[in-house]
Parts: sequence; C-alpha cells; structure tokens
Amino acid sequence: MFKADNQSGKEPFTIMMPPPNVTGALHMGHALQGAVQDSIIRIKRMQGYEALWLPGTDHAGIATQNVVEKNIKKEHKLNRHDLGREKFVEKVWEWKQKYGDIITGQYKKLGTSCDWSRERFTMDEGLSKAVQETFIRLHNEGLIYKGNYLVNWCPTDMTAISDEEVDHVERKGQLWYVHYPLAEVTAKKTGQKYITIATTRPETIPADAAVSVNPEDKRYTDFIGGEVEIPTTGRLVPIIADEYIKPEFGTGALKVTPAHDQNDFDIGKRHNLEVINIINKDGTLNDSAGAYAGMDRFDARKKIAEDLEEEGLIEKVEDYVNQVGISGRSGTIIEPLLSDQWFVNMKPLARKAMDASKEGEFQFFPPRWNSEFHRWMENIRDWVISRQLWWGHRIPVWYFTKKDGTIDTTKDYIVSIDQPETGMIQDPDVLDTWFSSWLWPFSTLGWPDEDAQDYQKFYPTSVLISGYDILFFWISRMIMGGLHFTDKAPFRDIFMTGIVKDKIGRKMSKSLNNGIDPLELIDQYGADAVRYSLIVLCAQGQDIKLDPRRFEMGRNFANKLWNAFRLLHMHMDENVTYSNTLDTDTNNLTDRWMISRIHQTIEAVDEDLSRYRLNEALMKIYGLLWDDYCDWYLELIKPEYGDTMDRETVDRAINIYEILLKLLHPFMPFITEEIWHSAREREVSGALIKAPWPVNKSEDIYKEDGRLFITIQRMVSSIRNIRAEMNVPDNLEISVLIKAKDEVTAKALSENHVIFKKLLRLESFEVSSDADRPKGSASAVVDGSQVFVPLIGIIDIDKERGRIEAEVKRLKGFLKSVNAKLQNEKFVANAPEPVVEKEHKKKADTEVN
RNA sequence: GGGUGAUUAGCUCAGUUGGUUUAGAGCACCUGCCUUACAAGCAGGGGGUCACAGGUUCGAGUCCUGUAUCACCCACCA
Repeated sequence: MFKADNQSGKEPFTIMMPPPNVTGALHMGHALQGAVQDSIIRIKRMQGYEALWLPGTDHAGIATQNVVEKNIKKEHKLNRHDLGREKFVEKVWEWKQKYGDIITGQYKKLGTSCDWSRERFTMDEGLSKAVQETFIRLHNEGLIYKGNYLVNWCPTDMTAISDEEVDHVERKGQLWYVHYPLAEVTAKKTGQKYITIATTRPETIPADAAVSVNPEDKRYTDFIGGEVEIPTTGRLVPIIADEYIKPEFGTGALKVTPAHDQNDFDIGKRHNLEVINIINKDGTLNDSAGAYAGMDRFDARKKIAEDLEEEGLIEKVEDYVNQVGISGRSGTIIEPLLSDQWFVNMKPLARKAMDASKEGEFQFFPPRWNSEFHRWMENIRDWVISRQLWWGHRIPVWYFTKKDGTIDTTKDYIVSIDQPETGMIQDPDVLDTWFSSWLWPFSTLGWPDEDAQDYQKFYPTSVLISGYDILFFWISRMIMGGLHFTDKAPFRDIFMTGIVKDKIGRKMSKSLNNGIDPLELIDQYGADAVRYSLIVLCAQGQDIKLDPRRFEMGRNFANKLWNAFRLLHMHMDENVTYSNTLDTDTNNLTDRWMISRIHQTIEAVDEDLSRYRLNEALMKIYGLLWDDYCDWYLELIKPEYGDTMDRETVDRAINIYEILLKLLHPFMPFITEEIWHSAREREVSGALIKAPWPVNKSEDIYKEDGRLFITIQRMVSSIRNIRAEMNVPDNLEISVLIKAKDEVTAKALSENHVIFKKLLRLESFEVSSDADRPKGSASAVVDGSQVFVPLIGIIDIDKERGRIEAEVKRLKGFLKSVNAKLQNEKFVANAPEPVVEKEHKKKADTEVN
C-alpha cells in the first residue's frame, strides 16, 4: 500500500525514520515523532509526491549487548566470555530476530504508513558494506587514525565511549589537603618540610608524576625545580611550573597524574612527564599501585585517605561538590584511561558542514538550532570510533601475527574488508553505533552504489524529524557524513521536535518510573486520538509536559467527527448517487459562508504546514469541523423533527464533509478512512490515503457573504445571550426587531430570516433600516446594527440597565481607543492603508447611538 | 564560566514577518438544557495590568536592553 516507486515520474518526497534501537519499546518520544512523520508523509502523498518514508532499526551496540548479556546470565548463568565471541554474537542475532520486530509492530499500531518493504537494519548487508567503505575511504584520506590517548573509559561496559556519551553530574565528594614531603635539598632551599596539595582523588596519588604550581605564584617560586616525595610510594617527582594551575584554587599546588586526568595528561606532555597507569580496565588498581593493587578505585580512595591520615599527612578534609563524568549508558563514573583507539579527525568534516549551513543547503526548524549547530561545529573534537564490544561492525583492519599468535607490533596494519593474508587477525574492536547511523540517509538507499535506483530517486531526503536530544550524536554527524561522502546535505529541512516530559516536567525514564506507555494510551483513547493530541501539543520544538488527560481532547474530537457523520448518514439515501465534487455555485448564504471558511482554512493550513506548524494547522481544522461545520452548518441544514434532508442539501453537506475528512486524514488516518468508505461505495484504489489534498482554488471566494454570515452569527449569539441573561423560559417564543445600519444590510438580513428562525425560537422577526426601539426591550449592537428583543413583562429593567451599561462602557472604551488612533496624525500618516481602513470600519460599526 | 529556552486565564499551553474588534484553545468553574448526530454533548457566562523595569515605534504579548525565577545544553578547574 505504501510502497514507493523509484521509477515514477512524480517528484520524490523522502523521510528517513530515525531508527529506534532493536532492544527498545515504543516510548512517547517515538509516538510523537512517528505521528509527526506520518502526518507529513501522508500530506505529501496526497499532494501528489512520490512519498517514501523508510523505516528501520539500529543495532545499538552497547545497549543491545547489555540486554543480551543480562539475558544469558539470567537464563544460563553464563557471561559472554563463557560463550566466546562467535557464540555470543550468534546469540545477539537470535535475540534480534526474535525481538527486533516488537518496536516496528508497535509503530504499526500508531497507524504509520512507512514503506515496510524497504525496512533496513544498521547491520544488514548493504549497510555493513557502506560502513566498511566509509572507514576505508576516511582512512585513505588520512582522516582516520589510531592513537594512544586518554579516553572516556567505562569500567562497567569495559569499553571506551565518545565525549558525547558522557554526562556530567554533580556529586558530593571531599577535597583532601595532603602534605607531600619535600626532598631534602628542596626542604633546605625553601625552609619548608612539605608542600600541600588539594585533591578529590587520593587513589591516584601512586600515579603522580609531578607536582605543579603556577609560575607567577610568589608563594612557590623557591619550590620550582625542586623535588617532592609522593605519599604511599615514596617516589621522588619534580616540582614544575605550568600556567594551567590556578593559584586561587585549593593550595595553588596541583598533583599531576598524566595517566588519569585529561589536563594532567596535557601538562605531562608539555613537561615530558612519565605516564604511570595504575588503574585496570575494570576499575581496580594494578600492580603499579603497590600495596593497593587489586582494590577497587573507590575502596582504594577510602583506604589511601585513611592511611594518609594515620601518617599525619592530611591537613584537612573539606566537603566538596564537583562535576563527575558518568556513562550515559551504564551510569558508571567514567575513568580517563590511556588506551589504543581509532579516531576520526572531525575538523575537515565540520568545515564542510559549516559552509553548507551558511549556504543554506539545509535548514533547521525552528531556526535557532542553526546557530546551535554552528557553535557545535566550531568546537568539534575528534571522534573515538572504536568500542571494545563484540556486537557491532568489526573494524576492517588486519594485523600480522607473531608465531605465538599475538599481534606483531613491529609491522604495520593493513586496512581491508577481507583477510589480506592468511594468519593475519582482525582488529578485535567494533565501531561506535553512530558510525553506521551517520550513513543512514543514503546507506539505506543503496549507497555506495551511486547508480542504485532508490539512491538516484530518493536522495537527498526531504526532511528529518527528530528530537534535539540527539542533535550532536546523530544529526550533525549525518550532515557531516552526507556532505563528505555524497557531496550533498542528506536532508533539506530538519524539524526538531521537543522532548516529551512527564506532568511535572521531568524527563521520562525507567529509573523514575514516570514513563507513559503509548500503547496503553492507544488502547484507552484510540490511535487517532493519541496522534491528534500529540500533534496539537507539539509546538515549534517546545518540550511537552504530558498530562494523560490531554488525550481526552483527541478522543472527544474523534467522537465529534463520527457523530457528525452519523447525522449525514441518517439522511443519506442508499438509492441515490451523490455527486463527487463540490458545486461551489450556490445562492445559499450558509453554503457560501461554509465554502469560504473552508478555503480560508485550507490556505492557512497549507501555510502552517510549509513551516512545520502542524499544531496550528490541526487546531484550525479542528475549529473548522467543530465550530463552523457542526455548530453552525449542520445545525442550520438539520431538518425539523421528523423531516428528511433534501437530496441537494445532503449532497452538498457530504461533499463538504469529505473535504474535512481529507484535511484530517493525515493526522487521524483510521477514523477518516473508515468513514470515507462508509460514506460511499469505493474501490480500494479510491482510498482516502490516495485522495488528492484539497486545493485552495479561489481566494476570497464568497468573502462578502462570509462577512454577512458572521454578522448574523453575532446577532444570533447576542439574542441567545439576552435570552439567557433575562432568564427567558426555554419554551417561550420571542420577537426580534433589527434596526439595520443601512438599506443593503436590511435587505440581506431580511432575505436570510430563515437562519434566525432556525436557530432562535422566534414568534416574529422584522428588519428595517429605520425602526424605533420598542418599549421594554433588551438590545444589543452588532456590527453597526441594533438588535431589539421586546420583553414586556419578562424583562428585569434593572438587570437590563446593568447589562446595557456594561455594554455601553465596553463600546465607549473601544471607540475611544479607535478614535485615539484615528485622531493621531502620525498613525494615519504612517500606518498602512488597510490598517487605517479597518479602524474606520470599527468606528463606523461601533457608533450607532 | 558560556549558551539556549521558558515566564500569557485556577491548570496545561497556542499566539506566524509588530496592526481584523479591548489577547485565544482545551480542561476546570458558574447558569440553563437528557432539543432523535453527539451529555465524550448543546447554549450562555465569569476569569488574564501577557514575570518585572526601561527603551524603540503612530502602534509591542510580539522587537531591543537590563533584572528575577525555572529548565535544559555545553565547558578540563584539581
């Protein structure tokens, strides 16, 4: 049904679904973005584009590996090492086959019209080929390199992670002030016995390579060049000067630990310091930590602090709150650890992205993200792409081995997809998940085969819809990757949605247990209602604080839509073939008004949609259906008690209704399609999903009639108001006399007296341009005309006086502001003509008495 | 430390390049209605000095500056 044709002559419109993790279940963010994407793709399909919405899933390296590992531990009491790499990866694939469809199945419940025949997975054959190809290309271009650097190491997942995957959180800790005894010569020179440093991480003391002070710091001038003895090991290290040190912090002296801190690593490089690694990959201390070897890093912290205390080396301990990096995945505190990793040099890629952004090759909606993106590109750092995992794309790099089977480090590696020579072994690491995701917009279409028909037809894609939370992980990398590998921005527009939060504004998360399951909502309210509410709530990338009660709005609206159809259906005759197009040539004021309202709305809706203001568009359609069509149009054409609607009326009403169905279909596909087929006999090819989007053909059609009808609406409302305010009994018929502002109006109102009679319980209805106010009547002013309702014997004079006084006060205030404007010469001189004209009209309509 | 967003009715929020009545919606509230499409509804109503202080303009919820509060993002302060 939704299969896109890469051979069609239609202009393509493409959306790539951000691939959810195979491990995942549909959450509110997916539901929101799914609803938005589906609405857009359905609109484009109706507008005649060759619309492709390509779905898929992401292998999600760490996340999936963790889930499967937990699973085999629970079921078989085994860890992945017990199974071995090959067996384990097999298990993950099994798991993927078994559970990978869950989330796509959930997407289907939302009513998403993806092209499931093109569903992709980030580790399927084609995408793997693209990944290997890009690795090799980047390597050949010198943009991928291997290096031994400090990386963010997660001791739980036992892998390096990228800077973007590290979250910074405030943690309470302590700041220990530790005495470092001075070497004899230095002690003599300075007249001091020790130098005091402040540290939050005493467990790294055995890895200290120096103590550093600021060269400008007078307190320590004599210390520079001296030596100091490291507590716990007694090793002697130099006292150096470096401008990085801030004299005002702590004691102004810093312990330098190049192996376990990024800044210290940099200082170490500048001063050629020894790098002493004392922490293992699992977070325990190694043999270089001496007596503390084998202890966990946090136990060691405690123990070393105690030992220092015992030795009398602690001057004081302060409570201290600092930022620590934790793994976004496991929550474990990150350990900066020295290791061999693969990196991508991002600066050249970012350069291209910034240039393309300046050229306007792609646009963010809302636009503020353009500058956010730019800022990010300017500060880009190299990307650690290797992960010490088993689940993912293997790195296409091969090493020569020595006789014992270990890597021969004296020989260079070879970059290749297949084993270049027998005996060579492949790099054990896999690539970061995002290294496949960043190719998603084109790898899914057959790239690197640039002649692939899908790639030719559907690339570059039209719009990307995503939450801003993955702007830096994914979106910016897709832009860089797209520009680098295909020379094109992978999408023209980027619509950033907000993040769905809970009722009180917290992110939905498993740990808080504040998530709302979209499937439960769908069961409770229906998919259309959920979609409706999500889209109405989704305003211009603003976060959504979600109260489940908001879905009642959608449910009630779907209900209204259904009930409106029931009314028409009651009056439809099975034996009659109704026309299939709306004949706009009509003399009936109500029809003319409704037609003009529809065209106004279509115009406004198209405008809103072109800027991704789906919420505005949908609210306008809501008002059109509920307020205009149901509350006025249907009420007016509805026949009296036992009567039936004449054929012509039904014909027109059903045709108007079907325009509303078309406008609503992209947002509420289920109910609209169902009613569409209940309304008439239709072929499958005549499904609403394939119907053409309504076109706003005639600007300002029946504009004057529309205005007249609105005046009548106001008159009806003010008469109803009088009835209510004056407590006129419901069954009492009243008379209405209208003193129209001029002859033309009088004639027009008089011609449409049936509208008044239909909507008001009237005994008599009179209009003239020169009537007198009847005695004992309530009155109202509407658009320059006066409405009188004689209520002798019923009217409460005091109440009516109060009502009128309030009204007069309101009108006078209004008139005053209008007059102020019109008497202001500058206003008349500067304001555009239509604005001044409007003020004149306001004045004319207000001044009656 | 840098940046972004938010602050509008009791609540949750819309409000487009400044100018259709003196700011809207849904929910909640008040009054009257089980009127054969719909009580998940109909009709009527109350409720806001648009966070605060200045400024620009004929005209500011909307643009500018500053302040306050909240939220988020980025950053190497031991």
